[in-house]
Amino acid sequence: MSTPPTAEPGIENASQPAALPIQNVQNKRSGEILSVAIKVFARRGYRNTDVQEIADLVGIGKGTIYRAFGTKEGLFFAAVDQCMQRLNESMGCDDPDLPVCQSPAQRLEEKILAFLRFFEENEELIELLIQERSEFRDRKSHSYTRNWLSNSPRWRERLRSCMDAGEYRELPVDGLIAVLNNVLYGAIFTHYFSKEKINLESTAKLIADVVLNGILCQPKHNI
Amino acid sequence: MSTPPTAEPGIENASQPAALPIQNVQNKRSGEILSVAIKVFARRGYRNTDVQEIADLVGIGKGTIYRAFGTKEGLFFAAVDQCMQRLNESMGCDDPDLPVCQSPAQRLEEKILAFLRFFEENEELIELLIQERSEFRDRKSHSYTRNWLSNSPRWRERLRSCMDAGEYRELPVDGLIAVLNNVLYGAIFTHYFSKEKINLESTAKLIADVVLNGILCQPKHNI
Amino acid sequence: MSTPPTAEPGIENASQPAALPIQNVQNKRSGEILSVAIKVFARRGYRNTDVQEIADLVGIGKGTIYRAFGTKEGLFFAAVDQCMQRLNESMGCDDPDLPVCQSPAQRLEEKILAFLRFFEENEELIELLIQERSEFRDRKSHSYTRNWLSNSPRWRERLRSCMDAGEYRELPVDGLIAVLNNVLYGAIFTHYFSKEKINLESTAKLIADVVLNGILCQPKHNI
Amino acid sequence: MSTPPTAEPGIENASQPAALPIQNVQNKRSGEILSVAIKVFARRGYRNTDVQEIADLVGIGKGTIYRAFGTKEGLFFAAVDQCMQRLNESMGCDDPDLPVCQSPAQRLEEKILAFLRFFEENEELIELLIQERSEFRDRKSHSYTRNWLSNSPRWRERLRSCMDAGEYRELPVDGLIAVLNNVLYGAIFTHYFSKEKINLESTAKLIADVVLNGILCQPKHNI
DNA sequence: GATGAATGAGGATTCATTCAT
DNA sequence: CATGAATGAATCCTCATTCAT
Repeated sequence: MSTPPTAEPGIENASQPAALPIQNVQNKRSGEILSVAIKVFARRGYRNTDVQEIADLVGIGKGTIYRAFGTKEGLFFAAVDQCMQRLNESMGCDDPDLPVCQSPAQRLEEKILAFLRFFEENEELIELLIQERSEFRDRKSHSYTRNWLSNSPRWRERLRSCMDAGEYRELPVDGLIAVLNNVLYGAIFTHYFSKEKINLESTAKLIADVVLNGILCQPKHNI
Repeated sequence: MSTPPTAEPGIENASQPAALPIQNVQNKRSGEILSVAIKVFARRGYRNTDVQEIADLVGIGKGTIYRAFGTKEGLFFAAVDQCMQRLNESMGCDDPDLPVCQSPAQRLEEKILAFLRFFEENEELIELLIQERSEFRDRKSHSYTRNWLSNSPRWRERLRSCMDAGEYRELPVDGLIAVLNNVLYGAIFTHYFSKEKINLESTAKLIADVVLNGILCQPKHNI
Repeated sequence: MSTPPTAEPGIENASQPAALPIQNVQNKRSGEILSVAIKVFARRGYRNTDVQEIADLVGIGKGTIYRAFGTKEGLFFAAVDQCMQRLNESMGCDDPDLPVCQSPAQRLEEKILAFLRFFEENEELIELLIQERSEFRDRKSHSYTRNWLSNSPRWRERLRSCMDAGEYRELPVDGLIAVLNNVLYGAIFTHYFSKEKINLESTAKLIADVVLNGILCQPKHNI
Repeated sequence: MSTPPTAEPGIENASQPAALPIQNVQNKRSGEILSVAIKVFARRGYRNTDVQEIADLVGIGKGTIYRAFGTKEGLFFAAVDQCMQRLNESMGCDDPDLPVCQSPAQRLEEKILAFLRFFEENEELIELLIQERSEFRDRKSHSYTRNWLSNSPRWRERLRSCMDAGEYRELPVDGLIAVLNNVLYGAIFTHYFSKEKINLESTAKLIADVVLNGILCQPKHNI
C-alpha cells in the first residue's frame, strides 16, 4: 500500500502484460530519478546534495522522491546499485561473440581495457563508490565489496585455468586476483584523484605488459 | 591583529628568539588540535564532524580552534597536510643507512613494503585523502596530487637509472611510474574499502614478484 | 454531486426505498471507517494519526475517506460524534424496565455505576474528548459541552423531584449537578491520567456514599 | 561542555557567590523561555506550536532554545515541570500563619478553595497536563501522576487524623482521597472543557458542603 | 465512484561561525 | 588571548489534500 519501497533493482516480473504499463510507468519514473540522482550525487557529493535539487531537475515534487525511495539514504543506495549493475552488465558478458582464439595476453589486455573504458564512460560510479564509503563508513557491506564478492569466483576460475594450461605461472590465485584488482582500481582511483585525461588504450596495454611480462630484463623464474 | 589566518602549517620562521616561547606554545597547541582533528575527521568524515567535538576532545574552547585555523575547512586542510608530511618523512628518506648492495628486486620490495606499512600505521591519511577529494572536488590541487608531483621526479630518476643499468626493461618511464603508483594506491584503497586485514609482507612480496617478473610463464621479450 | 459533505452522521432519511441500498452501502462504509478512525485517533492522537493508516486498516483508498468526510478534521469530528451518541444511548434510557421502587440512594449508585462502566468499555471516548479539546481549543462548541447541554435538563428534573420529595436536601440544583458532574468526569479523567485499573463497583459505591451521606460524623444540618 | 541539559528545574546551588551572576543569567534566560513556552504551548497546543514562535516572542534565536532544552519535547516537559512546581508551592504550605483553630469543615473548604484558585490563576497548567497526556500517552510517568504520588501521603495523614479524632466517618482512606481528588480535578477539567467562568468561592463552598454533609436529608449512618 | 500517485507547505533540528565577556 | 553562548541558514522529512485515471 503505502510502504516506502526498499529499492530493489534488478527484479523484474517479465509476465503479466496487463500490469506492464504500470510497471513501466513506475520504472520509468524511478529510472529518471535515479539517473538524475546519480549525476547530482556524483557532482555535489552526498551531503551537499539537496534532495530538492534532484526533484527540481527531474521536474517533480520532492515528495515523489521520498515516496519512491523512502529516504535520501535510500535514494543514494539505489543510485549506487543502479551504477554497479551497469558495471556488471558491461564486464559480466564474457565477450559474447569475440573469437576465443585470442592469446591469454590479448584476453587480459581486452579485459583491462573494458574495465577502464567503463569507468571512463561512467565516471559517476567512482564518485559514488567513494561517497558511499566515505559517508557510510560503518556499513557492513559496501557496493564495492558486494560486487567484488560476486565477481571474484569468475576471476578465480579464469586464472586457475590459465595456470593449469601452463600459460600463467603458478602463483597464489587469490593473491593474484587481489594484485590485479589493485592495479585496476588503483588506475581508476588515481585517475579520479588527479582528474587528468589518460589514454585508455596505451594505459591498458602498458598495464597488461607489466603484469604479464614484468619489468625485469631477466625474470628470475626464467633463469 | 585579528587576521583570520589562512592555515599555513609547516611554514615556520625559525628566528626571533623572543617570540619563540609563544611560537612554541602556539605550535604545541596547534599540534594537539591537528592531532585530534585528524582522528575525528577520519572517524566521522568531514561533514559529520562537529568542530565542537574536536574542541571537547582537546579540552579547549571552540573559539580557539577558529582563531587558529580560521574555518572548519582550514582546519581540515591543515590536518591533511600534517598527515601528508608524515608520509613524506616516512618515504622520503632514501634508506638512510641501508646497504646499497641490494638487488633491484629487493629494493623495490622494500619500497613497496614501506609504503604499505606507512598506510597501515596511518590509516587516517587514506580516509582524509578520500574525504578531501570527496568534499572538495572542485579544488584545483589536492594533497594526493601535490604529493605526487613532488615525489615523481625522484621515482623517475630511480627507474631511469635502473633501465640505464639494464636491470629493467625499456618502458615509458612515466607510464611505468603510473602503473606502480596504481598498484600501490590500489592496494591501499582496496584495503580501505574492504576493511579486511592483510598480511603486509606477503602482499608486498607478491606485488613485487608480479611487477618484476610478470605472470606469464614465457615472457614475450625473453623469447 | 461532488459536494464535500460536511460530515453529518446520525441523520438518516428513512424514505426513498430505491436509494436505500446505496444509502446502506454508504452508511456501512462510513461506519467501518468511523469505527477504525475512533480506534486510531484514540491510540495515536489526532496529530499523530496519518489518514493513510486508517485507510490501510479499513482496506480502502485514502481518497474514499476524503470523499466521505471532506477533511481529516471532518473525519475526527464525525468519530467523536459517533462515540458521544453511543454514550447517550447507554445513559439516556431511563432504566427501561428497572423497578422504580428503588431508593434514591440506590438509583444514584446505579447511575454512577452505569457512567463509569460506559467509559470503561469505551475508553476511546475519553481520549477523543481530550483530543478534541486539545487540538481544537478555539471551537465554540465541544462534544462534551453539547452533550452536557442536552443532558442537563433531565438531571435537573431528577434532582428537583428528589428535593421536592424531601429525599435530598435543598441545595442549588445547577450547582449540585455541576458537583456530581465533577466527581464523575473527575473519576474518568483521573483514571485516564493514571492508567490504573479501578474496581468499578466499589468506586461507584464509595462515590455514592460520600455524595449521599457526606464524610462528617455529625452532619451540620442534622444537629 | 556542550551537553544539551536535561532540564532540571528546582535545583539551585545557593552558594558560590562568584558563580551566582552566571547562574542567574542562565536561570533568567531559561526562566524567560519557560515562561513564554508555557503560554504558547497552552494556547496553541504542543503540536501546533512552532519553536520559532517561542523564540520570536522571547526575542532570541531558535538555536538558543535548542541549546538550553535539547528538543522541543525537552522544552515542553520543562515547562510542565515548572508549572507543577508552582502548584506545589501554592498548595504545599500547610497554611503557614493561618489559625489552627479552624473546624475540619473550614479547613477542607479552605483547601478546596486554594486548589481551585490556583488553577484559575494558572489555567495553563491544566492545558499542559492535558497536552502532556494527549501527546505523550506512552510515557510511563506523567506530571499529574508524579505530583499525585508525592502529595498523596500528606493527604492520607490528614484524613487519617481526622478520622481518628472522630471528626470524619470511618471510610477507606485511599478510596476517599481518590474521591476528593476526583471532585477537585473534575471541577478543573470540567471548567477547562466548558470554558465558562465560575464563582470560585461558592463552588468551593458547595463542594465542601456536599462532601462533608452529603445530599441526603437523613444520612443513613445517623439514624 | 474509487483509487493512490503526486505535491509542497510546514516544522524540527543541526552546526559553522561570530563576538561580547 | 580564550571562551562558549547565541545565532539562523540550511535541509531532511511528513502528511493533508488534490486529481487524473
